[in-house]
Amino acid sequence: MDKPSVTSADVARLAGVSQSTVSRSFDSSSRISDGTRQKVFAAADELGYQVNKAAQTMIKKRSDLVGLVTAGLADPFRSEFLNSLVLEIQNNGLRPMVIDVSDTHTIDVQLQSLIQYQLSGVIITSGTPSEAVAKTFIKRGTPVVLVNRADHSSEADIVNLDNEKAGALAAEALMKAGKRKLMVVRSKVASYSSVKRTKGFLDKLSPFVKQGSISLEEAFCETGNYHGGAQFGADLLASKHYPDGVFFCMDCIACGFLDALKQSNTLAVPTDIAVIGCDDISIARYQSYDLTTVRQSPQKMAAAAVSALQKRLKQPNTKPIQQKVSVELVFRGTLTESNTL
Amino acid sequence: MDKPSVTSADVARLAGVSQSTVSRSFDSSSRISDGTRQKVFAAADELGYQVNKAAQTMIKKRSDLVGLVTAGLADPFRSEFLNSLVLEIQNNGLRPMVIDVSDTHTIDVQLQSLIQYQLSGVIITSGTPSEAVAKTFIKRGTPVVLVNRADHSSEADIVNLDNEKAGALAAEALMKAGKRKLMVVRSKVASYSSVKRTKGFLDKLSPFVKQGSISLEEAFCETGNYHGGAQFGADLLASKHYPDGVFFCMDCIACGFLDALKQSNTLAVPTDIAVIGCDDISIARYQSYDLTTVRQSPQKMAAAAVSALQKRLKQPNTKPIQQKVSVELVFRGTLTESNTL
DNA sequence: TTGTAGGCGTTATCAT
DNA sequence: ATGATAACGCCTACAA
Repeated sequence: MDKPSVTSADVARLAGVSQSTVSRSFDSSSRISDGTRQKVFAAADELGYQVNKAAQTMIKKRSDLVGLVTAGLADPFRSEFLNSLVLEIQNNGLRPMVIDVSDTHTIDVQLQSLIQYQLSGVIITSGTPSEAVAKTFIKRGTPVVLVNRADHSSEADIVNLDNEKAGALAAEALMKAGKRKLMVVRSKVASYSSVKRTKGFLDKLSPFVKQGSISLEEAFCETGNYHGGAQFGADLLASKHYPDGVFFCMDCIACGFLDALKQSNTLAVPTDIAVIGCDDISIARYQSYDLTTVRQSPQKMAAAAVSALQKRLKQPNTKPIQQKVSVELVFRGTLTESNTL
Repeated sequence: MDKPSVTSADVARLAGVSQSTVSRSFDSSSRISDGTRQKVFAAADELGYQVNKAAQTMIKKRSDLVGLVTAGLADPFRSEFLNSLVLEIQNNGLRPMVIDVSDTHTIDVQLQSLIQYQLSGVIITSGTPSEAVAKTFIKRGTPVVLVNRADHSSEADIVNLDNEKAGALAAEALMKAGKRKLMVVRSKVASYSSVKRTKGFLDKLSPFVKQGSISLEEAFCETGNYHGGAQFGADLLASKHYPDGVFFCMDCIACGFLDALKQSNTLAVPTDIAVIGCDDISIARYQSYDLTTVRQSPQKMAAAAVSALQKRLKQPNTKPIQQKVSVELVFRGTLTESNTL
């Protein structure tokens, strides 16, 4: 059943040229006479020839694979982001290989083994590799791009959302709406993004807290998803100690919280309590939530990550680039713009 | 900056053995004396040696990459399914390469180009390749697994959800609940799954329709997502011609529909109108929707797809396998089990 | 512009 | 059990 695959030598024979001419015909930067190239393409078409990437990789010491390191793909924002990354990688003539590191303590071992693939780069969206492992790649000439992982690293390029700005925008909007008993909520398990968003929120408000014009509380939910938010909401209602404005570091948590409120019917949104989320996942637009949120663009994040990777491939020795992607506040039902006027 | 990568020859030199011994040491099926293997591993560790997959692929004529063909990854069910597939592939010692074919009319060209990668297999979850292209792979010894694409194909292995059973279960439940004016809704753009689910629903009910004991209507929404469902709901309410039980071929459409109902407050769920979805995406469990639905297990689907692929790799010449994965009805708020007693 | 020839790092075959 | 050697298919000097 196994048909021997057709090689450039086969094409060469049929086209009546040398094997190297065939090879060159498929390299757009090689100068080949028009006639020859035509002949070669015709022969290649006839035989159904496709370049063997493995052989190509051996010579060039680089495959066209990009490692996409993530912990799961089903989380709402994550799936949107990975979707954008896959498209962006594909549009750059590269191929995404997905590596799931949900088992986060094995990340270094898993990354090490990626050396086998002569990757064109690694984009890390979950987990943080040790400096040593990151260096292994960079020394080999394999770009490493960290997305929302840290502020600076000795060697890797970095793309971060403007997380602090996100927190600050939420804080501002709640202030303008006249809310005075504020709260910021993130998952107990700290992520870089959540910590930064929280910090942005707190920093923006700290002068007012000092003045005593507002009260401010930092709170945590058990898990960074819908159910964590729902649980958090139920607990808060039970405590009978309510804020009048809350910023959630992730939309999905905010949605869970809103559902908890809805069920108890104790507090009206946004009059009694305003809610702001972060990310603008598609669920935030659902009528049941209609969540005011700080939007980030997965497309912009993906484009920034891939372009950082490409730049590094072209100029391996320039110093690491650190980039911040902008955010914007989107008003919906859980804090309307008119509230803030 | 580019450090020359360490090869098995380097390891051999350090370990004081031949290069082939190093190669064999990393092949568990090769018999090597314990002492030698220890030496080799020690040397490999010291140098940070990793097998070069490109070279390996050249010889074996097969990489450990599995092509995962999909149209987008952000749709709720799709992201859960791909998540399971990625994990399953990884746990089988393979690597997932994602190919986005949102641009569905280019699928044949895109698939052809995958020949370049000497894949261990291709799992197609979106789009349907032409017979000719599928054959190209299979002739090469590259397994092709179609997931929810068709009933039979000349050569490829097939994994389908038991889509008809899904429709039938929904129909039964609505009948038992005493609903008599039934409707089934799917996206205007037909997908294999939706068509089969609809068929299962209609077939189950057709005897009763003939008897005249129930009325049954087939309807379509513009898009196969939340917004399609919301739009559909608004239109239905405007028409003032209401069914008392509806089966949606996808959960996300059902959620949009429920939100439209909620907004108008005309019909109570499930008393005036019962709603059943399909897939059991995580949103179906959200309190705002609490959707009764026909559950499918992405894990089971993924396991079936990958195991079909593995079997085919081991036994290339057995005839195509076709497999159906079971479904189960999950009662929640939009049609409670007590309704059906 | 085109052809010739060497080598990329591995596995597999054949000796030993 | 281990070592030597020949592929695998391509790219890239170098030569013509």
